[in-house]
Amino acid sequence: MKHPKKKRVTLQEVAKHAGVSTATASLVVRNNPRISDKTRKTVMNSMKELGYVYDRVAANLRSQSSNTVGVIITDISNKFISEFLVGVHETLEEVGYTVLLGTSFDSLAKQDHLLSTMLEHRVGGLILDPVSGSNAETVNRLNQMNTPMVLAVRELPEVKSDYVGINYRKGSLMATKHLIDKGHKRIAFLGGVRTSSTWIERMDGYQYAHDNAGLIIDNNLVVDSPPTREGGLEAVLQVLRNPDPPTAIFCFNDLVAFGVMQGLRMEGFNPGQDIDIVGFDNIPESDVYHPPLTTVSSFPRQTGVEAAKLLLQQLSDDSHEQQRLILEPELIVRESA
Amino acid sequence: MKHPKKKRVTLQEVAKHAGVSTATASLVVRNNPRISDKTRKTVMNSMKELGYVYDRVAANLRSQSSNTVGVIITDISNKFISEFLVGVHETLEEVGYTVLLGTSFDSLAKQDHLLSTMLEHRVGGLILDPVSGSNAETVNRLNQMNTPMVLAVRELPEVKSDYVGINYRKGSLMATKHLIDKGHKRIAFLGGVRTSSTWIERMDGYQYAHDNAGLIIDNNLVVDSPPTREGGLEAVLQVLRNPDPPTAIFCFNDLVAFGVMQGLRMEGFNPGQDIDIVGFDNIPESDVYHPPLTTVSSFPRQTGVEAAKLLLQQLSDDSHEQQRLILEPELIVRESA
DNA sequence: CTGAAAGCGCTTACAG
DNA sequence: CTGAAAGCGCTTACAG
Repeated sequence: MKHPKKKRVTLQEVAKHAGVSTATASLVVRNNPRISDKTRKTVMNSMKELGYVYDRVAANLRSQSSNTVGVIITDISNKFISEFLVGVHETLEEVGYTVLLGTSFDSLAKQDHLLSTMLEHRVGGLILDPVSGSNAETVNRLNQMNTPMVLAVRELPEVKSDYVGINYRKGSLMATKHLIDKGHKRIAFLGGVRTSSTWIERMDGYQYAHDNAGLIIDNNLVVDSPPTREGGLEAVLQVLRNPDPPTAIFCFNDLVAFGVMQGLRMEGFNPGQDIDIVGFDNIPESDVYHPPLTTVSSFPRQTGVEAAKLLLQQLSDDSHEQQRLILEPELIVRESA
Repeated sequence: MKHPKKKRVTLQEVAKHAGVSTATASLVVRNNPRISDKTRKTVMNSMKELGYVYDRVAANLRSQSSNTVGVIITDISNKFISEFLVGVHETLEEVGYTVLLGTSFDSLAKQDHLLSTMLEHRVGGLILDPVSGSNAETVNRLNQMNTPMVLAVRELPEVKSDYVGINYRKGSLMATKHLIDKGHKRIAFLGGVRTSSTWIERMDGYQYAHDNAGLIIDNNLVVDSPPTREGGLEAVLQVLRNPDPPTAIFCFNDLVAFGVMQGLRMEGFNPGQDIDIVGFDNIPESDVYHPPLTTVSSFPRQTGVEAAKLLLQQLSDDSHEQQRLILEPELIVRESA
């Protein structure tokens, strides 16, 4: 874990080489205007000549500041999350922050460990996409350290914090209503983890759309599963064993929808013709899938941008009021429903 | 960019609270065995009571060591890269390293800037997925700082460094040969940036397969494009305008293949029936696409794992010899060819 | 506009 | 097994 290096050139050496004091050299590296142009040039030359590299770690230690931000996510390979990260990165790097990234692989223990590590690394703030089982205690350590935090993607009950997420309920409502408007009365809801806030909110919208139309949900048509293609495949096979199968399917996300379509084909159905399908997320593949998937667009990149912006606000403003930002989704109608 | 915090509890305060010297407290946090169990417990209790958080930054500064690793990638939203990152992360976090992640968004200027930032942050080592235009100079600064580095995914000519990548040439050879064996004589090669090492190597394999079979390449059938779905779409539309169109298509990667299939459908062809398609990468979607895509599997996650391992080797072994690790791809035959 | 000295929170020899 | 003092590479008042 340790790795001593060849000695770095220090600011002191630069100062000596340039014939000024260390304090002056320090002011030069930080572009302080009260240094004369002449001195500045001399020092800059010495820096170049000696191959000086600024030691941000030492500087941050002394000035008790930080220009790193910790970001903890559950799974990079999830397309929603990786797009989210793009948004976070472009916003944070733009203003000179460096990102410490940790992946919890959906393990609470790993998440706890990463939180500790980030605090030990003196991050200026933190963006957290929490694992499902996260509780208030997990997160309170941050408040104790007085480290600004933004929660993203998944909301945590009982945790007071800035939050950026999608209006899953509304998205789910739109998707379900679209299917009802097409005349469907038996609409399955497949995939997703029943205990997660993201599932519960979708269930809410699905329920509400039914209520509005005076329709009753057949609980046999609601099957949870991991939010993956494999999960969707299993869920649809289970629901098809039903004596009275659904005529349309609302899927937890697009990956689940792909699995569902695969399962339908295996069972001899023609997705989009025999059975209508709606997904959620609008991942790039949904557009080129066969048939193109009707889905709810959920703006992962913008979610990342907003999360980063909220954090930057906290970082620059101590009297920052707690904010909750919910991005509105959009229904993208294609051929699958 | 700065954000002064509420004062942290220091090791000194812990030591005073526990009635020992700072040195002793320091040995306790680092689990040094030469501290008696009794003292250790007292100190641990004080730490808990005061809410002490270890300051790794100060520790690293003093001991001239580092437990961070910089990772610079071109684009997180690329599936190959995000899977690669998963491999890097799981390997590095396992042994206690923290990842500083930077995204160059394929810009040389941004990459240069990120390199500087990482060095300023005293990273122990670096994994770099270089942007196309990177030159030796870009990278030599690292050598000057004596910072261990591993190049990944794209190789850089004239740069001496550990490298982990895929045998693109072999993969391309297998894909092309598969099409030739199926009786095709006019095989297009679509997509990818002509100047990138990854394109050149694929071209090489494509060429070699033709040579072996005594076939001649029609240069009108070789169309480059961005390595995206949109790129594939445009490339296939262009190649179809050919008076003598291809009977099979080898695509730069799976995304390109998806765009190609979309274009074929637009033009009234039935991909996998009228025209055979082979992709490259074996992204998860290739399996569930319709028709399922014949493609070359390129093990992005393992590439990440190996890159991290090589870096760890360098970090723990000064006399480390330069290594070049090329992962062998695999042809996955599905229904599209 | 510039310099000498103290200090950020740790670790590292060196004593005992 | 434990302690007092110096130092990692910077920045920060304070003088001048």
